Amino acid sequence: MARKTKDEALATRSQILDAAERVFGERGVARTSLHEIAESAGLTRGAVYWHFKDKYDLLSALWERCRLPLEAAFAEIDAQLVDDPLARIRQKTRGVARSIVHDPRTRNMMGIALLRCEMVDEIAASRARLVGERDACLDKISSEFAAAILQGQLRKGTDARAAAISLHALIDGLCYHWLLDPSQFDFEAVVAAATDQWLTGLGAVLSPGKAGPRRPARRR
Amino acid sequence: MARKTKDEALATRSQILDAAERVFGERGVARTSLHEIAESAGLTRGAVYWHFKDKYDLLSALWERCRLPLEAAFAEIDAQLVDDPLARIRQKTRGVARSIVHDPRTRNMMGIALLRCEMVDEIAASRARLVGERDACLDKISSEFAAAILQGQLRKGTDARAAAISLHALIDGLCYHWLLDPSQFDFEAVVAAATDQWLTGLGAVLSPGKAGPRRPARRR
DNA sequence: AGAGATACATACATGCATGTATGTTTCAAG
DNA sequence: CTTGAAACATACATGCATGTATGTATCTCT
Repeated sequence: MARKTKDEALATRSQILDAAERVFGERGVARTSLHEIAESAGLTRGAVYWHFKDKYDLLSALWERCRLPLEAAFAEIDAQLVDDPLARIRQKTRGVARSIVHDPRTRNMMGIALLRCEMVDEIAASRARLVGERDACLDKISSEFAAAILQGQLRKGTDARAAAISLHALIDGLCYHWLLDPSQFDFEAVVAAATDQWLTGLGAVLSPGKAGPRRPARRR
Repeated sequence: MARKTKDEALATRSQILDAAERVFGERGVARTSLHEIAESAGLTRGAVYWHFKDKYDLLSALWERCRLPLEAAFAEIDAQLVDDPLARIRQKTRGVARSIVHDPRTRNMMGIALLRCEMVDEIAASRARLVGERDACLDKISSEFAAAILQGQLRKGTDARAAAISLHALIDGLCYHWLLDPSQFDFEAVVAAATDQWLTGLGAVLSPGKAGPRRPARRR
């Protein structure tokens, strides 16, 4: 075997990432060797070591690959619902649930992050990134809540940060349990109901059937 | 070294479990070898293999060791609040939070189960037990909710199972995030507030400062 | 068109984790 | 008091995962 064109090289890189996502999801991060990943990709360890420093570098790349579309979707929601923080919150939790249920890549990565990966020093890079994301996400939700309170969408005196932490935990917890056993409940439905339930408890008045102004249908 | 008395043997077994809890919590389950555990316990792998079949048997024993006191605490709450399902729910989430914050063993085990352990086939025994626990726990919470609805403590028409799933996820999610970074928030306070917030959203009317009839002070 | 760099595959050396087999005391039962 | 077994420690064999070094054929640039 020998040198490929740049496009082909990018394709093999993708193959490696796909294979890693598969095998990590099936056997867990720690228990999978680079040999298994290479084999599952139809390559050898040489290819893996060429494209990635080691297993944890691969993991970081995997995380990056699934982070971008999620952030784009969030940005789109931000842009479309500038003046309605409550609707933004509702749309975002629904959007995450939708992605997890319908996009295998997002679902697999969530499964890996929550269930197939030990949060220890070796994962430090990925872990720091994850914790960083989480903090950023939390700040974002907190500010949504703060804005909603300011606009009178939620009860005055509500602790925005505590409300944000709890809502975030609620969604993550539902995700964790659903990934453990997807047959137990309808993830999208429960996430939507729980979100609205939580917001209602904070004094929100929601139109029952809808989650704020309808966003345009998006093709998948 | 040679044969010890039965009590001494039980003591070394405990030493091994303590060491395993330590090292698993520090380095993750997959990355720790039985050699490290034995060394941390001041023993050799021979001792570990004498008392346990392998690493996953050890993990199961660890889980068992921390499950019992929690279940006892739950049973006590059940006994003391027979006629007040809503108070039982509030006491139990508070009790779990209290144990996690103040009892190192419970906290370490939660950390291992949620953050330091890959949920894969090799952990099948422990994992099945964990999932089983979770289902049993969920059924328990569901029936508490159902009872609360029957007694008029919650809004009629509430979906008991969905409410239970979400509350469970909420607490687990808070636990997950708090263990990831305990400096972020006051776990006990947020759990208590979030629980009450959730129940309020379901139509509960709670006396603000207290969580049902006072349980007797318990020594630690 | 030649040369160097690219994109891998192959080969090699090393180390560690596991499981088992065997040794060695000491306890405990008869 | 003897004997078998308990409660470990030690020794051994095996396999796998890792990282690197090297080979090699092809692309790409000039």
